[in-house]
Amino acid sequence: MPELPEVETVMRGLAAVLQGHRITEVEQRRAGLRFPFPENMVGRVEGRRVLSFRRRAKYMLMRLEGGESLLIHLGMSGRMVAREAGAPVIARLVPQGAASDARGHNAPPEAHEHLVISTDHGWRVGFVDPRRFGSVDLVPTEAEDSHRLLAALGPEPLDDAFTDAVLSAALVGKHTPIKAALLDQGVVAGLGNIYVCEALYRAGISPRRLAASVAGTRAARLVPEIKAVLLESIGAGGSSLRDYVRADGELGRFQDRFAVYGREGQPCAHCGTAIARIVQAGRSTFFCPRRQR
DNA sequence: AAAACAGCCTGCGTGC
DNA sequence: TGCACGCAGGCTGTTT
Repeated sequence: MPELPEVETVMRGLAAVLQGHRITEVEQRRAGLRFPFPENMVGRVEGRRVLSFRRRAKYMLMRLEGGESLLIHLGMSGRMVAREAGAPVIARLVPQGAASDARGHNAPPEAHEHLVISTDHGWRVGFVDPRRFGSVDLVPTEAEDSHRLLAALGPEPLDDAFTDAVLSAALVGKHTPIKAALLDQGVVAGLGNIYVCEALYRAGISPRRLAASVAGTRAARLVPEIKAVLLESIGAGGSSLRDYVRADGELGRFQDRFAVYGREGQPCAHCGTAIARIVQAGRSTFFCPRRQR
């Protein structure tokens, strides 16, 4: 799920469950995901109270007592599964051998649950990530933005500081399609394949157009549409926040409102032209060839 | 220097 | 039913 609106939704759900509570136990079920987990993560997190949360691009930062923040990225397939102790365990078969970790715990109720945090108010939050493209690290809270994964990120699209002038400046001289430029987290941070497609559709800009040619008047059309689609999606995810604590991890309803993403061959809502699918930089792009120029 | 690409992983849907 | 294949919402090196 994880583009900016999904990460924002997950983070709000995590805050609702964890903020103000103490982490009593961390179960680490493998050595790492995309990168190795930080050294002595269990010892550095256990016993700490959760102070606050912050999102930067598609990263979540969980501020802990003691001056460190847990930095979490959901990758392509990451989910957070929260449940109260005593809540019914979802029956699910897991391979033998995945059944226990070094500290003698029982089989995970979820496959691919690599990390489980338990709290002093009886909740358990699991990081489930089948493809293991996610990442977890610890960073000093006062230096969060200096972390190597955050240092090169561009502006937050929902900040007032993200203006058409700022976007234009980032696009000037870029000889790559606008689709690829918007996926570049150094240009603007937090957009992924879906919201880039949706924002370009709303702004009537062809995904094939050279990024440099979007600087100026087209950027002035694009920036409000980026903000609008993200806010609408956060709103749709937020409306199902309570679902977040369900073990099925279901989130959000915005997928019902995609105008182009995943709609190849279906009519454009505005002109009836069939939505096209092309591949750019190895990723699917969906757009209306008539409306987007 | 910027832009394109391979690679990391598993799961799901499709077509044979 | 089984199998091969293509595809998936991301990002980081490495190569061009």
